[in-house]
Amino acid sequence: MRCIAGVLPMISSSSSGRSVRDPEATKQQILDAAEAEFSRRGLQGGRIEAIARTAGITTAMIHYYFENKEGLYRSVLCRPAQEACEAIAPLQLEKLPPKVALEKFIRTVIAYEAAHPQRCMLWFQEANQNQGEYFKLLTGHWADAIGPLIDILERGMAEGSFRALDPWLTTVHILGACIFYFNIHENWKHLMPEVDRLSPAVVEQHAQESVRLILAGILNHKF
Amino acid sequence: MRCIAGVLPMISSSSSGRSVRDPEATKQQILDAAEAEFSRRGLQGGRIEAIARTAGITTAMIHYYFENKEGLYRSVLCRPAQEACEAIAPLQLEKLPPKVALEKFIRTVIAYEAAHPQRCMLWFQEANQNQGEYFKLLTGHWADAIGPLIDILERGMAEGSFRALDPWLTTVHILGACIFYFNIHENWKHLMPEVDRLSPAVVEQHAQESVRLILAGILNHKF
DNA sequence: GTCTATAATACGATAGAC
DNA sequence: GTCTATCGTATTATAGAC
Repeated sequence: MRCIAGVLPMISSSSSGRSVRDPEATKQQILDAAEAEFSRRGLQGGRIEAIARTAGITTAMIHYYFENKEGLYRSVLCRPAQEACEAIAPLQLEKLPPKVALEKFIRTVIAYEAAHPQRCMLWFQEANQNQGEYFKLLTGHWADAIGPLIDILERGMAEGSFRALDPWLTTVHILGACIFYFNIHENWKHLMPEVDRLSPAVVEQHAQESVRLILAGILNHKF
Repeated sequence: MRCIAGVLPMISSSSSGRSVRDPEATKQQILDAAEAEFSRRGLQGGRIEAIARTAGITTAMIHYYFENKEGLYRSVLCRPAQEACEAIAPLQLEKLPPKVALEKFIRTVIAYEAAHPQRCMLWFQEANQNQGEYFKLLTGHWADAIGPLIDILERGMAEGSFRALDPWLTTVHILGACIFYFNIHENWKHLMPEVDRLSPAVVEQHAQESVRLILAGILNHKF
């Protein structure tokens, strides 16, 4: 008998009177809590005790499943990298015209960020605290996630629908335009308290304006 | 007799044989070290001991000058907010044609980021760790720094040289395209180890491509 | 103004009961 | 598999000498 994820993990006590849990569910709960904590505070700043409290278990369990703080961190980083690949790959962007593929990529990135608004901070924490030492182990996944965008830009230039541009720099500019919005959200809500920048309607506005800006900035107007 | 900032702060011992220092210089050294530390690790993750070591003084001095960790953090946040204003205001962007002013703004932002590559992390740390609780105290400064860009976009639309766009969203998109480059640097160096993304030549490439993308994305092509 | 020494606490990790 | 209790260390902060 397994717990359903999302409900309280306690199972009624066994005949011995001791409460028991589903190990796989516990592991996932720890990972979820750790992702939030490490996103907020990074590897050094993250508190094992805080993760345990959020996950509803004790610090001893974390050491039982992940050996130590660093092992847990490594496991936390792995999941989003895989999910990013899994979000991009099934789109089969290589089979679409560059312009269509680009818009689809942009909307997928923004939807991913909207679904995990603070997950990107994981990578900024990693970059700034550890100079990407743990990120380094995942370069393969990220190359897979970003490669399709490079490919789109090169195909667009080749067929003449995109103007001449540097694919790598343009990739960074596109991602920046899409993602920065979510990074600054918690600060900017104090600049413009009346707008809920994470509401679906406002995120959709962000997506539309992003697509418009990037397409206008990249399309070859002589074409 | 004062120390010159940047050289070793020790002054030859006085007649009593006790080494002395310039209090103002000490304070600045603490602020510099603290900015680096808090940028890397945020308020909670930052270590007073690490700041003291970098500044070349003891932890006792930090408490002497800034009362406690939180007081030091508050002082650290204040300086970049002021400097951002001081970088933008003298450009007198309101007196330039929108297109010229926009390019100047973009290049100023990128130059500022290149000069302080990890300073932007201060704000991300603040956003994610503290939900902008300390940022809130500085909204005035940031409104002053960003206001000119909003103004440029609105003037451009009014005179018809810019297409119809949302000034606030476009501001975020522009900043994202300019700044994201520096945020991901430490991770992406592992994706493309052969390129030194902080070298002046590559930063200039980034600036050129940014200007090109943003201007092309914003200009009214019917104009 | 700056240091050394230390008190007080917070945190990561482990042992051992159940 | 999960908990309670605890050890050892790292960290913030302070007291007091110079």
